[in-house]
Amino acid sequence: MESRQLLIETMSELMWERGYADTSPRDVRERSGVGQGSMYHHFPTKRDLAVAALERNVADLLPAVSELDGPGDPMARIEAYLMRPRDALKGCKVGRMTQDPQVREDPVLLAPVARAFAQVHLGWVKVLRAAVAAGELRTDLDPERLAHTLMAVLQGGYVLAIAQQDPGPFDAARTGVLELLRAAAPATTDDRHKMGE
Amino acid sequence: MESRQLLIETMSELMWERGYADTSPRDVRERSGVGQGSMYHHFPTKRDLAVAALERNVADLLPAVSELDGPGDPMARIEAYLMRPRDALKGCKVGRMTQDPQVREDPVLLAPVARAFAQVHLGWVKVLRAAVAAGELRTDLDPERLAHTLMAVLQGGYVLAIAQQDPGPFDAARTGVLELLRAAAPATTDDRHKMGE
DNA sequence: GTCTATAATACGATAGAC
DNA sequence: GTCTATCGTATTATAGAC
Repeated sequence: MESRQLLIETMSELMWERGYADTSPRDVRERSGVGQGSMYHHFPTKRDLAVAALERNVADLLPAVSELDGPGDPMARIEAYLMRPRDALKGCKVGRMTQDPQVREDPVLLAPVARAFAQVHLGWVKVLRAAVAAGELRTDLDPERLAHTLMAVLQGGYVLAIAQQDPGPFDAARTGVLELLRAAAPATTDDRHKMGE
Repeated sequence: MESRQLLIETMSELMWERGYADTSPRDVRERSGVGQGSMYHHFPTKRDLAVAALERNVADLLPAVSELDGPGDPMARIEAYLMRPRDALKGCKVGRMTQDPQVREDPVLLAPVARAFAQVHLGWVKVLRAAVAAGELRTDLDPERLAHTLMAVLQGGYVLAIAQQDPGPFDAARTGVLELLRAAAPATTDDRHKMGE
């Protein structure tokens, strides 16, 4: 691979593992094997390299999101996205950046994160609207709000898992919200029947 | 105030604002006004000071949690804790630590975070069980799991808010999950009546 | 307990040859 | 494009006087 691409890949990995502030140009050099001169030739500053790496990490996230808006039963798509295998202890490569003061305070670094989250939100809104339309969710639930809730469950699940060094809380959190969604299905004739009416 | 206490307070603030890795002993000295000699007299290393500051931040969180298990209607307690005023753009002083590699990789620093989250979880489990017992939540919902879900909504809400530099997503996420909880109430005679039966 | 001085190392970058 | 050498600053302390 060319140095430039290798640098971006390496920085992407390191930013996922350690964030931005705690990743030094030296770390990138050592892991990638690319020399000092090369590195500063392609990326004049650490920040420039970080921007490229961040765009890359954001791009990684989007294919999965597009499946939210794919074919099939809305509730099934919701479950598939929510329960997709994820490394709970590594966290979200994009969401992680919000906790890095040097990212949070730099509009240029924060922008890709904001854009990515806006796209994910849009994906959720679409599938939630479809679920309401399909009679799988009560019509008095607000898809816009619920979309934020579901994103938060995943992002927060990572925090809980890392705190306990155990993926359990992550899985519990997402399973729990799925149960809640199912419990919030509109009452059907069948349901009322089961209740003995 | 004495130097020792002043150092802890200052470190607590800085760890909330900037995390651990990105807070230097120098930052603490400058904000607190405590001199170099004093500082290293009371806390031989940055890590020692961080442990003290972390314990302090954890302690800050607990009074609110105890209200979860207080008197009154369970669902009302749930709403009160969930909707309690919070600075969404600052994030959680405890949850934040999970994203700092230097904290995450240090069992001593991570331990108070894990303990705090375990306590919060316990508080949630109690009130959720009470809600089920009071007929405010369906009996087929698992309080243990739901507790993780609700914690995740708050922790993840901060992530969303910081990403967008807007408290909106935080409020949407928590309002959304509250709606969901309400929608997951057991069907009552009154409900069935409203449905025209 | 607090002060000032000092130090080893890492960070983030620049210079200039090839 | 890549290499080695160098630079100024910040970090995280330590030393030793008061």
